[in-house]
Amino acid sequence: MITTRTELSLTDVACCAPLTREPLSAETAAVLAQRLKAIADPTRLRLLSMVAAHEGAEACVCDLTEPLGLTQPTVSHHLKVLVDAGLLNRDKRGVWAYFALVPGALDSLAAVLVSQSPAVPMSV
Amino acid sequence: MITTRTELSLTDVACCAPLTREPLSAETAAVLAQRLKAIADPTRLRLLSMVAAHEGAEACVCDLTEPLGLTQPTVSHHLKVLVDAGLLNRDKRGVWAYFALVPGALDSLAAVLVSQSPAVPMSV
DNA sequence: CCCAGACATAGACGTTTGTCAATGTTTGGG
DNA sequence: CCCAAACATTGACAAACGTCTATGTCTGGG
Repeated sequence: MITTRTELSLTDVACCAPLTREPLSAETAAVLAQRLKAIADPTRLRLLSMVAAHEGAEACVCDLTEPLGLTQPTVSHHLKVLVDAGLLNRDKRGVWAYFALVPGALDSLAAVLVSQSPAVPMSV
Repeated sequence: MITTRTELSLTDVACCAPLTREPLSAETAAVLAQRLKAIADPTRLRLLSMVAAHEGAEACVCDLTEPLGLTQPTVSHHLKVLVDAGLLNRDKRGVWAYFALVPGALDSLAAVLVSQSPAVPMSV
């Protein structure tokens, strides 16, 4: 029950294989699809934007449950998906768990989709 | 030339609501998630790249079935998803159906994910 | 006029996914 | 030392999804 990260890192995919340049291998496509699946959900998109827009650019579960109208376990589940996908960082301080965007993660995901590869990629 | 699209156009979402700026509404998140779901599949990612990389930047179903190792109905199904999402154009010429990328569609999808809204998007 | 080929559609089936209720785990305070 | 609060985990269930087989639809050629 390892919710492991993928073998291929995101930068491996992002910096070398623009989607429209050449046919994707089955493996590369699988890695990319797994990343995109993490984003391709209304609740998780809202979570990402709520965390980013929250004061201090971080938020705990209790901040997110009520505005979404979902139960705490459901919110925790989605947050775990986003953390496993490398999009959110989890920082436990005391009883609270604070989540924040991983800098550049969304940008490098987006970089795979654009036609021309970015001149200076995000060297985080 | 309108293929059944979602109510909110992509540009509506892309140009005005960067993901990290403010919390997404449930409606906006649903529209965005639907678009991303179309991409968040290994087969469809490979289809997009194969179409883009094919000579003439277009391909028919018969070009795509064998390299994917999937049946023709399955490939047709995925292509329909991509057309409905506004990512592929379908052009039937004679017995063949040729698919090509909708110019700028992937780019505007990617634009929603990046932190800063694109001032002048393309001209590097 | 009919046949073959390219593609779409319909139906079926196993797998994955999003959600919840119930329960476990950890932390700080009295 | 134990309780309450915040969060994670488990198990269950309906809905959505990806794939297949079978069949329908359209086009060009003989």
